[in-house]
Amino acid sequence: MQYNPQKVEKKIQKLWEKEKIWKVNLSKPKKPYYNLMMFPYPSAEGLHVGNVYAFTGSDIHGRFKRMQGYDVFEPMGFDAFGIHSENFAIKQGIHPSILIKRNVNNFRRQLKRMGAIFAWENEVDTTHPSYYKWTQWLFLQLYKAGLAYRAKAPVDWCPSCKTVLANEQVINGKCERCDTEVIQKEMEQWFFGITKYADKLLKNLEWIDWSERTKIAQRNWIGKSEGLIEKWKVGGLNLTLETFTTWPHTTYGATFLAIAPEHPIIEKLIKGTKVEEGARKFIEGVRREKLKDTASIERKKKGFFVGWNAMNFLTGEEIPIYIANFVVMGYGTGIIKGAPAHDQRDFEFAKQYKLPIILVVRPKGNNLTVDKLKEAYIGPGVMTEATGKFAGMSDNKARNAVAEHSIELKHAKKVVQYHLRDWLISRQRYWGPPIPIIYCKECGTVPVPEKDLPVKLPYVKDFRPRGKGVSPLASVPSFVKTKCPKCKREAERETDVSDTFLDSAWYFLRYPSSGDVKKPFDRRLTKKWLPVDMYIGGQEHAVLHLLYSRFTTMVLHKLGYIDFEEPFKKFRAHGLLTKGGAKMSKSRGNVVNPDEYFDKYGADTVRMYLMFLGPLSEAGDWSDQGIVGIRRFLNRLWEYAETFSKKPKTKNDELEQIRHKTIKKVTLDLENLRYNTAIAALMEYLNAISAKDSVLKKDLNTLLILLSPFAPYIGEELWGRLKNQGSIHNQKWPEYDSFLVKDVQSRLVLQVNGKVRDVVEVSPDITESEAKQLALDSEKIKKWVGGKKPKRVVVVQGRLVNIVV
RNA sequence: CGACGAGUGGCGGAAUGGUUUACGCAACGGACUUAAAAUCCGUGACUCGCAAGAGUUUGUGGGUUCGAGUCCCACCUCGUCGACCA
Repeated sequence: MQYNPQKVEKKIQKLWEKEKIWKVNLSKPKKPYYNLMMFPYPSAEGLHVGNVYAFTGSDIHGRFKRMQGYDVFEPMGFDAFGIHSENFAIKQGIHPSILIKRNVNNFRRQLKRMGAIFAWENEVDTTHPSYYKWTQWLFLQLYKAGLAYRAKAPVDWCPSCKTVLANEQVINGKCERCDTEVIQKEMEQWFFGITKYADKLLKNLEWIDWSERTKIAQRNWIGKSEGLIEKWKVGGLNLTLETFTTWPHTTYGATFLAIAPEHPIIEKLIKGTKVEEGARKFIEGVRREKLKDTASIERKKKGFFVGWNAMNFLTGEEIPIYIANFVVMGYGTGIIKGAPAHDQRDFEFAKQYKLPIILVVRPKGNNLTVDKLKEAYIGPGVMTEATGKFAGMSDNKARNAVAEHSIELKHAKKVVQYHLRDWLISRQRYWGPPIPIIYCKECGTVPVPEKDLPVKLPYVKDFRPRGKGVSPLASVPSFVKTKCPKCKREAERETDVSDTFLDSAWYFLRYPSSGDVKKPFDRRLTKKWLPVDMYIGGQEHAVLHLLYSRFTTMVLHKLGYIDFEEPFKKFRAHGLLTKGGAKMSKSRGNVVNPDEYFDKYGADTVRMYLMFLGPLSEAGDWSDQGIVGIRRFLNRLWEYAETFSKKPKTKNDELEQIRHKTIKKVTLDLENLRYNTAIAALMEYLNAISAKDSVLKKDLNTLLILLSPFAPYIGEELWGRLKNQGSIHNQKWPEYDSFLVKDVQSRLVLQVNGKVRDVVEVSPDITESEAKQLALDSEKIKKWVGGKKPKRVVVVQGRLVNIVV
């Protein structure tokens, strides 16, 4: 019979389902191993090869661990709330609740086809009330802990779609859907105080076992910098402006202050003054310009003098206060001191407005002066005569010394600044879990009592965003009108829903307890299974999802619900699968649907092909080019196994060694997620087996076992055809004999002056002097040495001799 | 502009500081076939040479080393992410 993947896969799937082969005893595991992968968002297009790539990489790991004797829990679920689904639903004119059900079913079908060991009994769907009840519960815990608060914040607004957009929906300052320029609006929003955990989030990175580049990305995102808040008195007003700096010593050269156009303090400076109108015009102009080209940093530096001066507390000079287009509201205090000689932006600004430039640091042994300055000097050096008693000190020392001085003057304090901002979780949208808050005229903001959860998302026929900056839920009176839980009087519900990232920030806690209706997660089960042993996922979630998950875990730990601080013991980022060298995306039209390839080649081939492209951490480029190579390999294996019973069976020492070497290679490669080279080793092993006239059944069985994590269907089928008992997936992972793995013969490379001149076969245990002698005796070497006396002979045990003449 | 990653045959990629190109794809030659597909066997960078052989070659240029694809410095190109972060 010929290898027919469709038939084999169908048959084996039935077998697995009937025998419930992947079932783990969640309450009584012997060696629990939680193997997690990032659950997909079930798009209407269906499973993406990128998903298949990631899940295969993770599933191979799970299967490998399972065969090593672990009780592997490998759950799967659907991250189905969110703006993506909602937008698609709007486009299609189908209600998201219907659409999502359909998509989920399609995804489940495709995922089953992939042949992974998913624990479907523990499937999770974030849009189901039994799930989001606990997402709301989580919100309440954060609220109680003082970590959820409401504040005014600028949001992106699309005037054409009349809706608030998520940050991810704003592409180059334009609406993702209609290409209209977005504008900023100030609105009341709910935030989570993630910045309170900035330090812990940073510190724990030191010990968690994660891909280095993911840790670097988080470190950069958290962006800790230590510096100084400096205070500047505004002359003529009872007002102090605060700036943040990491270069306190350049304050001697500060010749202006600049405020971000969005800064609320501007009101106090301009209200009722004769520049008020001009200032407002300027701010409006900047806003408009920003919308035009958010991507450009070449934008001309522009400012508006507010009519007030501040005093430089180090020099006593009066310096002007500007509103400036290049100052960012979201970082530091939103106000900066301008030290033009030592910051390129400040330099350009000063030139533009003919402000004084004072040199504070000069390169050592150089007589640099201001008039020679073509651009800001940011290199090291010594303090100049402009810095009073600090003149002559190195800039490095002066940094601290001047800071201390400013602190003594009571004009500064040390602060730690983070790039990380609090997590904005409000969405004025429909498709998400309602935020469980009630507003009462008497009692104010009241959280929904836990016993009243879930706050069900009502069915709204017209679920499109409304355009007044409120969620569609606001137009459902039966939802909005409620009773205050405290005073029982008329009250109104919060109509915003929460960010999708909140759904995924705790799903790993839900999986083991997915059926529990009384609590979000069972303490006993959680203790057994968490934290997650291995999490494999995309680098694109390096900051958002992974950071949020760590944050919620830390909070739950602090509140005493769980006894660990970090959710994922091990995290490995896989690479990005591209097509034609570019990221697959709907807009590029280069998304590959795996169904076609499942049909044509079979799931085993698709799995192996994807893994063969390159190391999991690097991914690769999808093309149909090489996929036949894998299919041919599986065909050859099939054919070989079919005729195997007729072949003579005798032990072969050489093959036995190859077997042990292959076990070693594949085992190590699996441990390091180097699946591409493991597959190469399996191919070499099959080549070696088929070259022999006589092979033991053990040789072939070993190949099947080693192959089975990669190609589970054909592995199972051939295992049965060879009349082996039970499922191949219940076999023990083979071990290698470290004695047998050793080579009897090894190649000794002989070099003269670093160039290879001869290669000889030797025993790997050859001594240094033997190797040296062998090299000197070689005719080829003699020719190159030419009778000269070697200056030096380098010997690498059993590998190489290099003669230097 | 910045952070991170990557540049090795025609292509995807192998390679504890020690024979560059494992494994696979494509190509070419052959076998089988009426023929094709499939399958099997074989060939494999460049330059010089009839050959034996010699030389060159891991984006570019330097450096460290007996020896560099691998380590260090500078530059170029591509990819991902972030945008004036004081």
